Amino acid sequence: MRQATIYSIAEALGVSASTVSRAFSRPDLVKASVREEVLAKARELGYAPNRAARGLATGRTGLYGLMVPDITNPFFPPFVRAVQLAAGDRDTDILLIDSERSAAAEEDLVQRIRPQVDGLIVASPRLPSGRLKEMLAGVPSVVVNRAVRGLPHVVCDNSAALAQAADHLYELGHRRFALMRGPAAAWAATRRAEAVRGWAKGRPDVALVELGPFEAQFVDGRAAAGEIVESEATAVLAFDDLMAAGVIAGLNDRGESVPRDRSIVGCDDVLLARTMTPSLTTVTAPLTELGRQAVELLRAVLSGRTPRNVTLAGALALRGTVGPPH
Amino acid sequence: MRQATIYSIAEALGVSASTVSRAFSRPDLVKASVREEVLAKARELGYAPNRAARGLATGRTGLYGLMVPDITNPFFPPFVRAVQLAAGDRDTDILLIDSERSAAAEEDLVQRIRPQVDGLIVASPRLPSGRLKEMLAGVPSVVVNRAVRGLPHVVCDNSAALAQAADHLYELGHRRFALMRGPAAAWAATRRAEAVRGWAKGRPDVALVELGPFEAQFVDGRAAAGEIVESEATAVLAFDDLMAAGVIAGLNDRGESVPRDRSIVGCDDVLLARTMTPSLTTVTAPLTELGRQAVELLRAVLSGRTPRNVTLAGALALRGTVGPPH
DNA sequence: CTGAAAGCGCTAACAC
DNA sequence: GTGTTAGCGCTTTCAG
Repeated sequence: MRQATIYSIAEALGVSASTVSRAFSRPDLVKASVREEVLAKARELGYAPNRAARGLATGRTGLYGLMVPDITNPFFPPFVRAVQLAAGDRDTDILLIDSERSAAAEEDLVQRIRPQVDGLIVASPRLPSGRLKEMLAGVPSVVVNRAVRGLPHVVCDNSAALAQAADHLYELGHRRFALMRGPAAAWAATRRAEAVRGWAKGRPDVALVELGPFEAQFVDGRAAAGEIVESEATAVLAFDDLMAAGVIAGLNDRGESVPRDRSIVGCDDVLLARTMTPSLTTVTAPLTELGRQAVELLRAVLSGRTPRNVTLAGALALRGTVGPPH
Repeated sequence: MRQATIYSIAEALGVSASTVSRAFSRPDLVKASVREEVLAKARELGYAPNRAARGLATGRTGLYGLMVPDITNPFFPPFVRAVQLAAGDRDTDILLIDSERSAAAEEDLVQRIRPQVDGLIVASPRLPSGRLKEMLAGVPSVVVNRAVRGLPHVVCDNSAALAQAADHLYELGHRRFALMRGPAAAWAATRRAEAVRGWAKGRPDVALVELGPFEAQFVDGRAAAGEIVESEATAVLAFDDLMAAGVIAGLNDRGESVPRDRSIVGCDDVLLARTMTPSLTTVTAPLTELGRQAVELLRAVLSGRTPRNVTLAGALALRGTVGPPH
């Protein structure tokens, strides 16, 4: 005996399939008593509507595609969770696509899942924005953590918090800063670098050494420790927490200790920033809110409302990896 | 102008829709020259098959449901990625469900997505196995990291590696051990506890203090540091890496340093175990292989082959958080 | 090798 | 309020 359908319910109850259908999708159109019966029988038979069929008939699938470059990057899980939570409120499920950090794959992927989803939430830090726009042309979609003109987006602006972090270090007495840049093609990396540069520009007594660009992985940070030491910077602003953790490990390899010998600031406030000892001073990204807003924005796009881009601000989280210069 | 369908292609080419359909699903049944034309036109029009429609016709949706209790737990992202990679090889996408650690939600969720997926891969550490079995009755599914009789499963057996870890500590001179147990309802927690108990039983000169059960979160580990100190154990076997990281933080709060004052071993080898300084001695779970095997097993279930349960062994990763007793 | 036609489960006019 | 009908995009007999 197979999955129940509206027909099996209709038959069992001696009503028409439409009535059963309506009992679910437009309950107000069905007499209360009948509706009750239908719902009861549905439960009894373990019926759940077939979204695929519904999708065919209505043109909406009840699925959002969520594309991330690397679910393994601790930045994304909280975001994914927030998206799925927000979508779930409206009875929508999430098709997760990990694009494996390959730009080429992304374009195929979008093409492939296009017909199965109502819309797309896309985190694609590296794809050139021209290609991103082509790829998403005609697809209801929202871009995350990257401002692309002409594409609805939700981004996190860390500039102010980053400047605050730098101020804090400055007040502690630091004058020589290293900026560890993230991937050259990444929008957020550019933004963050600009924020730090902008901050330094106003202060003639500050020296800013730029390092990188780096692939923003732990190993890259670790490998870069040598450059940090050579730079003689006493304070380091890393592109993200992963890099920051790497730098700390690398410095430790060389016998240094953080924050005793050098101060480190990360960015994003991912889980590992909070679980390391000492915990990492960093800029928190409101990932949960980011996810919610992304869903909200996609909903706006889908319903034809004019989407309003969203900018959320990061906040400085003072923790254990900064101190006065050695 | 909307999504291309087999009809738009058929019309453009003056062939029938069946031919177009076959060009994709049974290419061998179509004359090569025609097939080429169809494929070319499809590319030109940006055609991608509508899985929902195909699913309606064939009964298979090309979607696996993947249910995890908490995507935010660093154990899962690498697993999710492996699953999606393995599934993608066979042109199958992943419907991700984060059950939010609520058992009640899980049962509804399964019911709800049942019609949209070909099968389910389920990580549900806490649901009583009776209910798990009911929930999954009649649903092609694979259970992860939990052995349930009568349900196909892939698990990771850390017993040997845990014993090895204990041996290693023993050889370093430790005689008083603390075992921090994981959630009472979690299968893996029971298994791991048994492994450690079994190891200790053979050694009369070893004292084993059991702590917990704990919710396996960072904060729980941190809060438990007091108990650790009271226990006077010099070596700690934590349920998982998150707890281990918490313990280290908690000990640090009390002025202790790891591994100088106490040795800590985690379990799972999640990202944060590798990125902390010093890096965490732990038992690595072959998450990637686990994901692949889960997909493989589900495929077996779906094709009616008799599924062979899979057990993968963890391996001890000696790193920076163990040393001789103080 | 190709076309016609029926049907997957559901919804949405349109009657009654 | 409820039933009838057509059709969403695709696959799959069955003919030819």
